[in-house]
Amino acid sequence: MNAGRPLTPDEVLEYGQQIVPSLGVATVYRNVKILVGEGWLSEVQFPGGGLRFELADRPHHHHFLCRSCDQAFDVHRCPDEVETLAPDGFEVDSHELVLFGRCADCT
Amino acid sequence: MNAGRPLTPDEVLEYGQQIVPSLGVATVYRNVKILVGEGWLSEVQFPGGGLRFELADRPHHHHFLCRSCDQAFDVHRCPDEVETLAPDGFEVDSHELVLFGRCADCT
DNA sequence: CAGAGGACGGTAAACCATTATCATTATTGT
DNA sequence: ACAATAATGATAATGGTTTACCGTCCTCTG
Repeated sequence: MNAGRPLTPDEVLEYGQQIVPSLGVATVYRNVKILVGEGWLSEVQFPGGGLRFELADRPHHHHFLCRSCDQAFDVHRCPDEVETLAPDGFEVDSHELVLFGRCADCT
Repeated sequence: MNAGRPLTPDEVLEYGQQIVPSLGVATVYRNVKILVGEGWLSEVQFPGGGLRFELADRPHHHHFLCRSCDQAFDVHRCPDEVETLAPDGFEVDSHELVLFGRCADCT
Protein backbone atom coordinates (compact mmCIF):
# COMPACT_ATOMS: atom_id res chain seq x y z
CA MET A 1 0.00 0.00 0.00
CA ASN A 2 2.86 2.37 0.68
CA ALA A 3 4.92 1.48 -2.34
CA GLY A 4 2.73 3.23 -4.89
CA ARG A 5 4.09 1.05 -7.63
CA PRO A 6 3.92 -2.60 -8.71
CA LEU A 7 6.11 -4.91 -6.66
CA THR A 8 7.66 -8.23 -7.47
CA PRO A 9 7.22 -11.04 -4.94
CA ASP A 10 10.83 -10.47 -3.94
CA GLU A 11 10.20 -6.81 -3.32
CA VAL A 12 7.16 -7.68 -1.23
CA LEU A 13 9.30 -10.09 0.75
CA GLU A 14 11.97 -7.50 1.29
CA TYR A 15 9.51 -4.80 2.37
CA GLY A 16 7.71 -7.27 4.59
CA GLN A 17 10.85 -8.46 6.31
CA GLN A 18 11.48 -4.93 7.48
CA ILE A 19 8.36 -5.37 9.59
CA VAL A 20 8.38 -9.10 10.26
CA PRO A 21 11.96 -10.28 9.81
CA SER A 22 11.01 -13.94 9.87
CA LEU A 23 8.72 -13.56 6.85
CA GLY A 24 9.29 -16.25 4.20
CA VAL A 25 8.65 -16.56 0.48
CA ALA A 26 5.88 -19.08 0.89
CA THR A 27 3.81 -16.65 2.88
CA VAL A 28 4.30 -13.92 0.34
CA TYR A 29 3.16 -16.03 -2.57
CA ARG A 30 0.30 -17.52 -0.59
CA ASN A 31 -1.14 -14.23 0.52
CA VAL A 32 -0.54 -12.30 -2.63
CA LYS A 33 -2.48 -15.00 -4.42
CA ILE A 34 -5.33 -14.78 -1.94
CA LEU A 35 -5.41 -10.99 -2.21
CA VAL A 36 -5.59 -11.21 -5.97
CA GLY A 37 -8.42 -13.72 -5.67
CA GLU A 38 -10.34 -11.42 -3.36
CA GLY A 39 -9.79 -8.45 -5.62
CA TRP A 40 -7.46 -6.40 -3.45
CA LEU A 41 -4.47 -6.77 -5.71
CA SER A 42 -4.08 -7.19 -9.41
CA GLU A 43 -1.32 -8.83 -11.35
CA VAL A 44 0.81 -6.86 -13.75
CA GLN A 45 2.71 -8.81 -16.33
CA PHE A 46 5.61 -6.95 -17.83
CA PRO A 47 7.60 -7.77 -20.88
CA GLY A 48 10.51 -9.73 -19.52
CA GLY A 49 8.46 -12.12 -17.46
CA GLY A 50 7.71 -12.34 -13.80
CA LEU A 51 4.53 -11.08 -12.21
CA ARG A 52 4.26 -7.94 -10.17
CA PHE A 53 1.39 -6.89 -7.97
CA GLU A 54 -0.33 -3.59 -7.38
CA LEU A 55 -3.40 -2.33 -5.58
CA ALA A 56 -6.45 -3.13 -7.63
CA ASP A 57 -8.51 -0.04 -6.92
CA ARG A 58 -6.27 2.41 -8.73
CA PRO A 59 -7.64 4.29 -11.73
CA HIS A 60 -6.50 3.33 -15.22
CA HIS A 61 -2.80 3.93 -15.63
CA HIS A 62 0.33 2.55 -17.22
CA HIS A 63 3.88 1.79 -16.24
CA PHE A 64 7.45 2.79 -16.60
CA LEU A 65 10.12 0.13 -16.25
CA CYS A 66 13.61 1.26 -15.37
CA ARG A 67 16.25 -0.62 -17.31
CA SER A 68 18.80 0.09 -14.63
CA CYS A 69 17.16 -0.78 -11.30
CA ASP A 70 14.32 -2.86 -12.76
CA GLN A 71 11.74 -1.07 -10.64
CA ALA A 72 8.31 -0.38 -12.08
CA PHE A 73 6.59 2.97 -11.67
CA ASP A 74 3.12 4.22 -12.35
CA VAL A 75 2.41 6.55 -15.24
CA HIS A 76 -0.87 8.28 -14.79
CA ARG A 77 -1.50 9.73 -18.18
CA CYS A 78 -2.77 7.68 -21.08
CA PRO A 79 -3.13 8.43 -24.77
CA ASP A 80 -6.85 7.98 -25.14
CA GLU A 81 -7.41 7.06 -28.74
CA VAL A 82 -5.33 3.95 -28.15
CA GLU A 83 -7.94 1.28 -28.56
CA THR A 84 -8.98 2.52 -31.97
CA LEU A 85 -5.63 1.50 -33.42
CA ALA A 86 -6.40 -2.16 -33.98
CA PRO A 87 -6.99 -3.55 -37.46
CA ASP A 88 -10.57 -3.94 -38.67
CA GLY A 89 -12.40 -6.90 -37.23
CA PHE A 90 -10.32 -6.96 -34.06
CA GLU A 91 -12.08 -6.36 -30.76
CA VAL A 92 -9.94 -4.56 -28.20
CA ASP A 93 -10.91 -5.01 -24.57
CA SER A 94 -7.87 -3.53 -22.87
CA HIS A 95 -4.34 -2.35 -23.44
CA GLU A 96 -0.98 -2.11 -21.76
CA LEU A 97 1.51 0.61 -22.34
CA VAL A 98 5.01 0.28 -20.95
CA LEU A 99 7.65 2.96 -21.19
CA PHE A 100 11.28 1.90 -20.89
CA GLY A 101 14.21 3.98 -19.81
CA ARG A 102 15.93 5.26 -16.71
CA CYS A 103 14.08 6.45 -13.67
CA ALA A 104 14.81 9.70 -11.86
CA ASP A 105 17.12 7.97 -9.37
CA CYS A 106 19.15 6.11 -11.97
CA THR A 107 19.74 9.01 -14.33
CA MET B 1 9.17 -13.85 -43.29
CA ASN B 2 5.78 -15.00 -44.44
CA ALA B 3 4.07 -14.82 -41.09
CA GLY B 4 3.90 -11.04 -40.90
CA ARG B 5 3.60 -11.22 -37.16
CA PRO B 6 5.74 -12.14 -34.17
CA LEU B 7 6.16 -15.86 -33.65
CA THR B 8 6.95 -17.89 -30.57
CA PRO B 9 9.73 -20.45 -30.84
CA ASP B 10 7.01 -23.10 -30.93
CA GLU B 11 5.30 -21.39 -33.80
CA VAL B 12 8.58 -21.17 -35.66
CA LEU B 13 9.10 -24.87 -35.03
CA GLU B 14 5.65 -25.70 -36.30
CA TYR B 15 6.00 -23.57 -39.44
CA GLY B 16 9.46 -24.96 -40.04
CA GLN B 17 8.41 -28.55 -39.70
CA GLN B 18 6.01 -28.08 -42.58
CA ILE B 19 9.09 -27.61 -44.74
CA VAL B 20 11.66 -29.76 -42.92
CA PRO B 21 9.71 -32.30 -40.86
CA SER B 22 12.76 -33.39 -38.90
CA LEU B 23 13.36 -29.89 -37.53
CA GLY B 24 13.94 -29.84 -33.79
CA VAL B 25 13.63 -27.26 -31.02
CA ALA B 26 17.35 -26.89 -30.55
CA THR B 27 17.83 -25.72 -34.11
CA VAL B 28 15.05 -23.21 -33.80
CA TYR B 29 16.46 -21.65 -30.65
CA ARG B 30 19.98 -21.76 -31.99
CA ASN B 31 19.22 -20.04 -35.25
CA VAL B 32 16.73 -17.57 -33.93
CA LYS B 33 19.40 -16.46 -31.51
CA ILE B 34 21.96 -16.11 -34.26
CA LEU B 35 19.54 -14.15 -36.41
CA VAL B 36 18.83 -11.80 -33.54
CA GLY B 37 22.56 -11.35 -33.02
CA GLU B 38 23.07 -10.53 -36.67
CA GLY B 39 20.19 -8.09 -36.66
CA TRP B 40 17.76 -9.97 -38.88
CA LEU B 41 15.25 -10.64 -36.15
CA SER B 42 14.29 -8.78 -33.05
CA GLU B 43 12.84 -10.09 -29.83
CA VAL B 44 9.42 -9.05 -28.66
CA GLN B 45 8.60 -9.57 -25.02
CA PHE B 46 4.92 -9.65 -24.26
CA PRO B 47 3.21 -9.44 -20.94
CA GLY B 48 2.68 -13.05 -20.01
CA GLY B 49 6.23 -14.08 -20.58
CA GLY B 50 7.92 -15.94 -23.37
CA LEU B 51 9.80 -14.30 -26.18
CA ARG B 52 8.53 -13.93 -29.69
CA PHE B 53 10.50 -13.00 -32.77
CA GLU B 54 9.82 -10.76 -35.70
CA LEU B 55 11.69 -9.34 -38.66
CA ALA B 56 13.87 -6.51 -37.48
CA ASP B 57 13.61 -4.22 -40.47
CA ARG B 58 9.98 -3.33 -39.98
CA PRO B 59 9.03 0.25 -39.19
CA HIS B 60 7.98 1.17 -35.67
CA HIS B 61 4.76 -0.59 -34.74
CA HIS B 62 2.95 -2.26 -31.89
CA HIS B 63 1.07 -5.45 -31.25
CA PHE B 64 -2.28 -6.98 -30.65
CA LEU B 65 -2.44 -10.13 -28.57
CA CYS B 66 -5.49 -12.35 -29.01
CA ARG B 67 -6.75 -13.70 -25.70
CA SER B 68 -8.35 -16.62 -27.46
CA CYS B 69 -5.73 -18.03 -29.82
CA ASP B 70 -2.72 -16.32 -28.22
CA GLN B 71 -1.42 -15.17 -31.56
CA ALA B 72 0.27 -11.80 -31.82
CA PHE B 73 -0.49 -9.39 -34.66
CA ASP B 74 1.08 -6.17 -35.82
CA VAL B 75 -0.61 -2.85 -35.26
CA HIS B 76 0.84 -0.24 -37.53
CA ARG B 77 -0.43 2.94 -36.04
CA CYS B 78 1.04 4.50 -32.93
CA PRO B 79 -0.06 7.36 -30.73
CA ASP B 80 2.92 9.64 -31.09
CA GLU B 81 2.97 11.69 -27.93
CA VAL B 82 3.51 8.48 -25.97
CA GLU B 83 7.00 9.06 -24.70
CA THR B 84 6.08 12.41 -23.16
CA LEU B 85 3.88 10.69 -20.60
CA ALA B 86 6.58 9.74 -18.13
CA PRO B 87 6.97 11.59 -14.85
CA ASP B 88 9.53 14.40 -14.65
CA GLY B 89 13.10 13.25 -14.38
CA PHE B 90 12.45 9.96 -16.18
CA GLU B 91 14.22 9.31 -19.46
CA VAL B 92 12.21 7.27 -21.90
CA ASP B 93 14.13 5.44 -24.58
CA SER B 94 11.42 3.22 -25.97
CA HIS B 95 7.94 1.95 -25.38
CA GLU B 96 5.70 -1.04 -25.94
CA LEU B 97 2.01 -0.85 -26.54
CA VAL B 98 -0.02 -4.02 -26.50
CA LEU B 99 -3.70 -4.23 -27.27
CA PHE B 100 -5.62 -7.18 -25.89
CA GLY B 101 -8.82 -8.68 -27.21
CA ARG B 102 -10.04 -11.06 -29.86
CA CYS B 103 -8.64 -11.20 -33.33
CA ALA B 104 -10.75 -11.23 -36.45
CA ASP B 105 -10.70 -15.04 -36.65
CA CYS B 106 -11.69 -15.59 -33.04
CA THR B 107 -14.57 -13.13 -32.92
C1' DC C 1 -5.42 -22.21 30.33
C1' DA C 2 -5.94 -25.98 27.21
C1' DG C 3 -7.07 -27.66 22.89
C1' DA C 4 -8.41 -27.13 18.02
C1' DG C 5 -7.76 -24.93 13.83
C1' DG C 6 -5.14 -21.88 11.08
C1' DA C 7 -1.25 -19.62 9.37
C1' DC C 8 3.65 -19.66 9.11
C1' DG C 9 8.21 -20.53 7.02
C1' DG C 10 12.07 -23.61 5.55
C1' DT C 11 12.88 -26.53 2.04
C1' DA C 12 11.97 -29.89 -1.45
C1' DA C 13 9.65 -30.43 -5.55
C1' DA C 14 7.20 -29.03 -9.88
C1' DC C 15 7.27 -26.43 -13.78
C1' DC C 16 8.81 -24.24 -18.22
C1' DA C 17 11.47 -22.07 -21.32
C1' DT C 18 15.92 -22.18 -22.79
C1' DT C 19 20.62 -24.13 -23.33
C1' DA C 20 24.29 -27.71 -23.38
C1' DT C 21 25.78 -32.13 -24.82
C1' DC C 22 27.07 -35.20 -28.20
C1' DA C 23 26.49 -38.72 -31.63
C1' DT C 24 24.85 -38.35 -36.29
C1' DT C 25 24.25 -36.15 -40.72
C1' DA C 26 25.06 -32.69 -44.12
C1' DT C 27 28.14 -29.44 -46.48
C1' DT C 28 32.33 -27.57 -48.04
C1' DG C 29 36.72 -27.30 -50.49
C1' DT C 30 40.26 -29.64 -52.96
C1' DA D 1 35.07 -38.80 -53.95
C1' DC D 2 37.10 -37.74 -49.46
C1' DA D 3 38.34 -35.86 -45.59
C1' DA D 4 37.62 -31.84 -42.64
C1' DT D 5 34.35 -28.95 -40.76
C1' DA D 6 30.03 -27.36 -39.46
C1' DA D 7 25.05 -27.91 -38.54
C1' DT D 8 21.47 -30.86 -36.87
C1' DG D 9 18.23 -32.88 -33.50
C1' DA D 10 17.07 -36.02 -29.45
C1' DT D 11 17.57 -35.62 -24.96
C1' DA D 12 19.53 -34.27 -20.60
C1' DA D 13 20.66 -30.39 -17.86
C1' DT D 14 19.94 -25.71 -16.29
C1' DG D 15 18.02 -21.77 -13.98
C1' DG D 16 14.48 -19.11 -12.07
C1' DT D 17 9.99 -18.72 -10.41
C1' DT D 18 6.21 -20.61 -8.16
C1' DT D 19 3.94 -24.27 -5.45
C1' DA D 20 3.60 -28.34 -2.23
C1' DC D 21 4.67 -30.37 1.94
C1' DC D 22 4.83 -30.65 6.70
C1' DG D 23 6.38 -29.86 11.33
C1' DT D 24 6.03 -25.79 14.27
C1' DC D 25 4.02 -21.77 16.24
C1' DC D 26 0.15 -18.60 17.00
C1' DT D 27 -4.48 -17.32 17.96
C1' DC D 28 -8.99 -17.81 19.29
C1' DT D 29 -12.62 -19.78 21.92
C1' DG D 30 -14.74 -21.80 25.68
